[in-house]
Amino acid sequence: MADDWRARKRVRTRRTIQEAALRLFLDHGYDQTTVAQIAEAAGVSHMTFFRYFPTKEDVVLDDDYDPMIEELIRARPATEPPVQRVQNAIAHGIALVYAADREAMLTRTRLLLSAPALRARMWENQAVTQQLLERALCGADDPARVPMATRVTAAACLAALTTAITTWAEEDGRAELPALIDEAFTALRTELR
Amino acid sequence: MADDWRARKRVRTRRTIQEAALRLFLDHGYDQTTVAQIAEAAGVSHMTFFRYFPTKEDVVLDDDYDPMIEELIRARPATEPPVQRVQNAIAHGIALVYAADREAMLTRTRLLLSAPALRARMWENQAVTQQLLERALCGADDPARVPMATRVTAAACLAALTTAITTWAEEDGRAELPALIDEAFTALRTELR
DNA sequence: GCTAACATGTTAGCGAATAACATCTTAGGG
DNA sequence: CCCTAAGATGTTATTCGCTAACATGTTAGC
Repeated sequence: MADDWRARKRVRTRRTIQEAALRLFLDHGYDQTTVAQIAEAAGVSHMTFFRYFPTKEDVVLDDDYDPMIEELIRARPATEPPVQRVQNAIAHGIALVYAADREAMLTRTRLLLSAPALRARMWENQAVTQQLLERALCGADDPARVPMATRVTAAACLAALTTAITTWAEEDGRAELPALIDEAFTALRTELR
Repeated sequence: MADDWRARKRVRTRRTIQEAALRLFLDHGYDQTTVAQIAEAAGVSHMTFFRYFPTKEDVVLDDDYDPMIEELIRARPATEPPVQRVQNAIAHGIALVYAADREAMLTRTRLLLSAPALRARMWENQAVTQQLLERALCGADDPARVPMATRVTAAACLAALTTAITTWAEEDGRAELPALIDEAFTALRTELR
């Protein structure tokens, strides 16, 4: 019936740790902040920290966009050409959260780009997202034998998306992310001959 | 006149460390090998190791392809469309070393893909290569204001190259890398609408 | 041969991450 | 209602990557 209490407390503790960590990272920098400091600020021991986040990087990298992306792509008609399909899916997804989360996204992205350790892990995560994209595009047929064309398409789409996000954060959000994403994907479809 | 002795010894020590490290990595795995073990196998102290390689990862990641790539791209006529230009440059460069280094490249790539820490750093390095590509493509004008189209093109080309290399290593070199690269770039130019 | 530059080793220490063990709390059956 | 099993947390110790400080030895050029 109810580990409801357990579950809720777990969620709360997790959020407490994450918020303490982000505040410290933003105030003093990622490398300058120690796990012990985060734990203390959150009122837990450093072991509890690692029970909730396997590594220091995960506090920042933890997001659940991947399932959302997969969902959005499958929702688009398979008749659209692949790149267009991915572009539409992402544009649609961004529209859902951008207005509400713009500032948080920008802050988080800037933080992500500020520390080499975080950037490295970010790319590593991208590789996972790419596999997801490949599966979504070729219809989840065989996990191993994805055709080269699909792999390249997925990689290129992700490259476009990342370029847009990076540009957005680098110029401190002066432009609007949806517009940049549109620009990047358009470039992908037109500029590549 | 001559720190020739110094310089030569430095090069030799560096190579000794690197060879010891690679052998240990291949025999026992990257994560299972300790810097202390590498140092001992190379007959130096762990401090000497870090004087030659800033991190454990650098022993594997150390390569000097970047300047070569830049050179090769600039050597191609600027009249070629960007993607074609990059493809030609890389195809040309690969042809120079592939026959001689095939096995070493394959081994190294497999190692690179085997450990998460190495993969992460590999992506991080790619970001540097991408900036280089951007400069080479837009003529090294302004370092900050690279147009979006160029950024996307550079990112997409690198994505294609990486896809080819990854595929090559994943199927244990059964296919030939130059053919895979050609296939990937062709997909980039045709499949993307 | 003497001195300055450089390469190396020794030791100590920090921080991330893991393991072993103890403690305390809540859940749920008897 | 109590008692036990499961789960969450804390304490301590240890490993490993990495840095700093200092000492030592070795080569180069006067």
